[in-house]
Amino acid sequence: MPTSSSGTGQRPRSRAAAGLPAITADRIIDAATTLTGERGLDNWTLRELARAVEAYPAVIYHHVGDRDAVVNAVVDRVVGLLELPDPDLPWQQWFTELLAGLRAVLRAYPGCARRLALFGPSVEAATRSIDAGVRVLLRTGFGRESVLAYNLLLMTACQFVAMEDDRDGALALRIDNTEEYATYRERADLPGMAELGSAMHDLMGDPDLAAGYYAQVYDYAVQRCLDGLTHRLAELRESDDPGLTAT
Amino acid sequence: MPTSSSGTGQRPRSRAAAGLPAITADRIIDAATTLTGERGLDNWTLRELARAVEAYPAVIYHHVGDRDAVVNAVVDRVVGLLELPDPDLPWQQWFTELLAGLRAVLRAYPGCARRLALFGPSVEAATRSIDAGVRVLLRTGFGRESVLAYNLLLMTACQFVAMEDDRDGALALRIDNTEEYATYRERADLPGMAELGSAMHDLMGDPDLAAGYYAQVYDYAVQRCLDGLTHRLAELRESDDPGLTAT
DNA sequence: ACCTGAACACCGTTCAAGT
DNA sequence: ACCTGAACACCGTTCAAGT
Repeated sequence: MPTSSSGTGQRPRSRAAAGLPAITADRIIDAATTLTGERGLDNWTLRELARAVEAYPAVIYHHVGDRDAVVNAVVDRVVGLLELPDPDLPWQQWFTELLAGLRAVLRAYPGCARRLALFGPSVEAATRSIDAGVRVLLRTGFGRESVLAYNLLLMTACQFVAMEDDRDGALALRIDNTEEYATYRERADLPGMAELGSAMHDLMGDPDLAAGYYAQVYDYAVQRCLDGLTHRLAELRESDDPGLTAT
Repeated sequence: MPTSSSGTGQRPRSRAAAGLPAITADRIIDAATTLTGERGLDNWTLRELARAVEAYPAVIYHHVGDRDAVVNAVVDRVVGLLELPDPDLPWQQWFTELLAGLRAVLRAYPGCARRLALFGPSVEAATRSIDAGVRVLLRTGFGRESVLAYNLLLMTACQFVAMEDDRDGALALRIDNTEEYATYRERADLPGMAELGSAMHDLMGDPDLAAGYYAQVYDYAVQRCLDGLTHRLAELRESDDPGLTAT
């Protein structure tokens, strides 16, 4: 039994009316979104969600569906939080702002980034941002490659946020390779590994550096993608042959 | 009981010697790798793995460890299959070849790409390719950014392979949004979505195009990253200030 | 229509006991 | 040291029965 609020139970009508608010799909998704914000998308069970809304697991099925349906609803809700930049911005700046906002939103709901990177959002939730983003690229001159370029930017962004999310999870579990990598920093026989080891060592020594590290990695990735697309745009304009065929 | 081969049972010594080969960590990881190749890293259970080597689940724990330990061993083995290009190749070509090989290897063992994108390989398994890759970038002139650039390339590659893997899984489950997106292709009010819809529609109409689609998306992503890094390299050479600080 | 309460068929993991 | 066999504490999901 879901822990009842132990009311006096004078109500003769339906059980749920005994002081408990009505259970709706919306309320369930609210609770699931809250749980996701607190522990991440993969770190709550349907049974815990049911407990959170003071209901039985079967009630979740009745109102929303199986776990996957709940998760999809949560991801859609999170995607809905994303704000779109001013459409009149230059395209690089438009995407820089979009992706900065995306990181902020996704980081607040761990696990959503991974889900988005792998499956994408539902068509309905995605429409707003896809339309805006592809429109910016079309207007810029990416032609038939606009969709490809949009996907590259969004997926790269989601991927790097997913890495951050999982990194937090790994840190919580005390599985952190940083120290092990750092031991390689004097290995003259492996100069590549030594470079990595030295970077990891710097990171370990400076908490401020470590705090901003992932933001920097994210910005680096986004910036390199934008640079690569800028280069491609010049190629497209030169050849005057927009489209996928001329890769 | 693991389905015994129902031998005559004349052997007096240990149970395992009744016609069954000795169980070793190596044999377990072999079996796990085979299962992964057949169904993907997330689509077998420890109990199935135990059955595959005709042993009890506890035997897996005894020789290898928990499920995570087995999975890590499988991923390490898959990473070991990767061949490194000739170190004298120009850097872009070196990475183009590396990442083409990476896609081939990872696609043969679904689920490994995602794991790699999120956690990276174990330090030991990674050493070979990290050292070679970072060395190429150092020699090219990326200086302190070599590690960042290496990670960008490898993570982008893994991410796109992971998307392919999961796409296959989703197709098996008949959750495919392509058709839904295609319905937007005449929506003049949503020109961005219409562009996407039209791309999806083309894909649905031409099986050959669809077959090569993900390879193309992968190559596009890799190429844009390389272009972006080439651009960055020029900036670094101009400023003559190698390092992370000048982002 | 909505909720209850129990059940089903799994899962990863642990452990005392055997040899 | 290695294996057995059973158990534990979960999980998502289903379903007949209640109101």
